[in-house]
Amino acid sequence: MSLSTDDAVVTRMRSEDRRALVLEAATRVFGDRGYYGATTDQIAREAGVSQPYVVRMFGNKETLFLEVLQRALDRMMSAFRTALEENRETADPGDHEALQRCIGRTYVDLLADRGLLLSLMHAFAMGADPVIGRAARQGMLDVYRFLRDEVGLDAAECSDFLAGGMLLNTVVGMRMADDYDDDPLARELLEAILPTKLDLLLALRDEPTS
Amino acid sequence: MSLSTDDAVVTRMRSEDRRALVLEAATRVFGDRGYYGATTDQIAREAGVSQPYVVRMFGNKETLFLEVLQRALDRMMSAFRTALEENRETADPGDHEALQRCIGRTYVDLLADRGLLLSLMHAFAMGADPVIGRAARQGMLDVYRFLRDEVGLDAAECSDFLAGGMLLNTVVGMRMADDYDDDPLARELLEAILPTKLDLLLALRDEPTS
DNA sequence: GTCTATACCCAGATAGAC
DNA sequence: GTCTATCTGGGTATAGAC
Repeated sequence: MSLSTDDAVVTRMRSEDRRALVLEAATRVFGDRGYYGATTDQIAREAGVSQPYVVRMFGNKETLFLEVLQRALDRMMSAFRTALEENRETADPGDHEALQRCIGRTYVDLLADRGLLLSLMHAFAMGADPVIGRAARQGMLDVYRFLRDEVGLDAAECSDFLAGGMLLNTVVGMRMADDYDDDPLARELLEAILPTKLDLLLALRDEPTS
Repeated sequence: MSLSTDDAVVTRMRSEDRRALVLEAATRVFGDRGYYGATTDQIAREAGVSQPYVVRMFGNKETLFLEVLQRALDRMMSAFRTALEENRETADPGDHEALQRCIGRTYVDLLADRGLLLSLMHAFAMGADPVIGRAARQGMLDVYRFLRDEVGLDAAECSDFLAGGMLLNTVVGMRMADDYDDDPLARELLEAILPTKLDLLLALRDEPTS
C-alpha cells in the first residue's frame, strides 16, 4: 500500500538527516579537539545517536574525518562562488580590491559554521599522516587553483589571502576572543587582525564548547 | 671520596642531557602528531629511554607538552632577539623593510628545528583545552608584545607578520614540499609563498618522519 | 636516575538483537 | 536503520626493583 512507500521515503529522509547531523557534530568535535582528540562517542552523543552507529555509518573514524574534510572544502568553495557571483553584479571585473574584500568577508562569515575551518586547520597540521595528509594537501591545492583560476588572483595575492585565512583560523582556534574582555593585549591583537568583523567573532564566544 | 663527587656531577650532567633529549624528541613527535596523537611511548623510544621514565620526568603528558610549548616560544623569541641585534649593527633603526626581512628570515630558519613551530601550531589549535589553551593564548600574546614593543612593528605589520608565519607553519605542517616534484601545482604554490628560502624547506623533506 | 612489569582506563570496532 | 552489549588494543600512569 501507499503507506509503506511514504514510510520508506520518510525513513530515508530521516536517515539522510541523521547522516548530515552526524557530519555536523563531527565537524564541531573534530574542530575542537582535532582528529586524535575527538572521540566517536563524543560525536555520537552530540548528534544524539549511539557510538557504534557513527562507526557503522562511515566505516571507521578515519573515513568520517575525510568526509568532514571534504564537506568543509566543498562548503568553503561554494560560499566563495556564491559571493563571487554577487560581486560580479556590483563591482568592476578588474577591481581586485573589491574582489579581495568580497572573498575575505565570505571567509570570515564561514566562521559561523562552527568547526568547519578549524577541522580544516587540524587536517592541515596532519601532513605526516599518509592518508589524511594527502587529502589535506589536495584540498589546499584545490583552494589554490580556485583562487588562481576562478577568482583570478596572482601568486602574491593568493599568498596574502591564504596567509590571512590561516591567521584567522589560528586566532579562532586558540579562542583568543575568550580573553577579549580580560586582557587588553588580546583585545589589541584582535583589533589589529580583524579591523572589521570583530563583532561576529565575539558573538561566537558564548556558544558551548567541548 | 672525590670519585663519588665526580660521579655525581657526571650523573647530573647526563641526566640534564637526557632531559633535553626527551624535550627535543617530544617536540618532534608532538609536532608530527599533535598532543593527542603523540604517545609518550613514541617520545620515549625516539629519545632512547623508557616510557615510564618520560612520564616520571615531567609528571604527566600534559606538563610535558606545556614544557615543549614554552621551550618553543623561548627559542623563537631568542632567535629573533639575536637576529635583531645583528640587524641593528647593519641597518638603519628606522628601516622597517630590513627589519621585517630580518625577522622573516629568522622565522624561516626556525623551521630547521624540527617540530618546534609545528608544536606551536598544534598548541594554537587547542584553545578549547582549559590549560593548554590558556598557555597557547598567553604564548601568542607574548609574541605579539615582542613584535610590538621590542621589534617596533605597528598593528598592521604585526598582523602581516603573524599571518605569514601561520601560512608558513601550515605549509610545513601539511608537508606540501613532499609533493613538490610530482605536482606542478604544489610547486607553484610553494614558490608563490616562499619566493626565497625554498631550498631550506625542500632540504627538510628527506628527514625521517612519524 | 632509570628500568621492568603491570594495573587501569578508555576508545574504536564488532556481534547480534530488534 | 539503529540500538545494547562487549571484545580488544593500546596508551598513561604507578609500583617497585636495581
